Amino acid sequence: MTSVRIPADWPTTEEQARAVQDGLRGRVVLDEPGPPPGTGRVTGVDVAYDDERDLVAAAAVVLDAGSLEVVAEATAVGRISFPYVPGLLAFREIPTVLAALDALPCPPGLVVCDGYGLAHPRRFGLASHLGVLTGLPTIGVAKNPFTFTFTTPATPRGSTAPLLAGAEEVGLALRTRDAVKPVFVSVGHRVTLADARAHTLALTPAYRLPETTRRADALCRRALREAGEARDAGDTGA
DNA sequence: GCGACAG
DNA sequence: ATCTTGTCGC
Repeated sequence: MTSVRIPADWPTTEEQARAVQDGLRGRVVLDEPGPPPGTGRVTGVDVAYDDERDLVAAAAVVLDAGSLEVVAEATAVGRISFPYVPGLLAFREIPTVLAALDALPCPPGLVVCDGYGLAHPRRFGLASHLGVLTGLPTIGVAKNPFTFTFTTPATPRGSTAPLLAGAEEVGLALRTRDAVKPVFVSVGHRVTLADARAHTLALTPAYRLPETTRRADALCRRALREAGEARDAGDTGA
């Protein structure tokens, strides 16, 4: 339903990967309003790893943006194809994420990623990369500030503080719960930062993290566990 | 050179 | 990401 081939020039080395980011960065669209928060569908994607078995599992969970009810979900399992390198997370996660999105029975709508978009050493993080490859509107919601700096937002839910790369504002530290550690929101593709903030708040009625990432996280972990068990049981899949 | 570093 | 028990509190 979101069939996108992995580009033929998918990198093998860190140097190639950085070159790919520099080459695609210009394709990010930052001046579109994106889908109205609270309407349509919102999809969470996440990935889990089993280094021992060289397994990676991705999940995509589609929610109704208004009710936050699960509309559809899909998973994909593969082999780990790229190491974790700060700044190059997309190359580790995107292949399997694309497979999971492709397995969905319906369009994803806005995609919420675990990690960053614009807030990235070369301004082209996972959320931006996934957006450019699929054409879908994307945002990134990360759990920690990575290399960026911020001042503590006020206590109430909804409070923000700029997320800074030096003097450049690359995203927001956003409180999604009163007095609870903030999350870090950045634009991915075809969504404004103000809307990324609104979407994140609409997705956090009860917990610090968006329902999309909570659902996707639980699902990819389960898919990983089941894939590992199947392998241990001698399941060749044939 | 050293340390830090989304997941 | 992942390894991991109990524990304090709403």
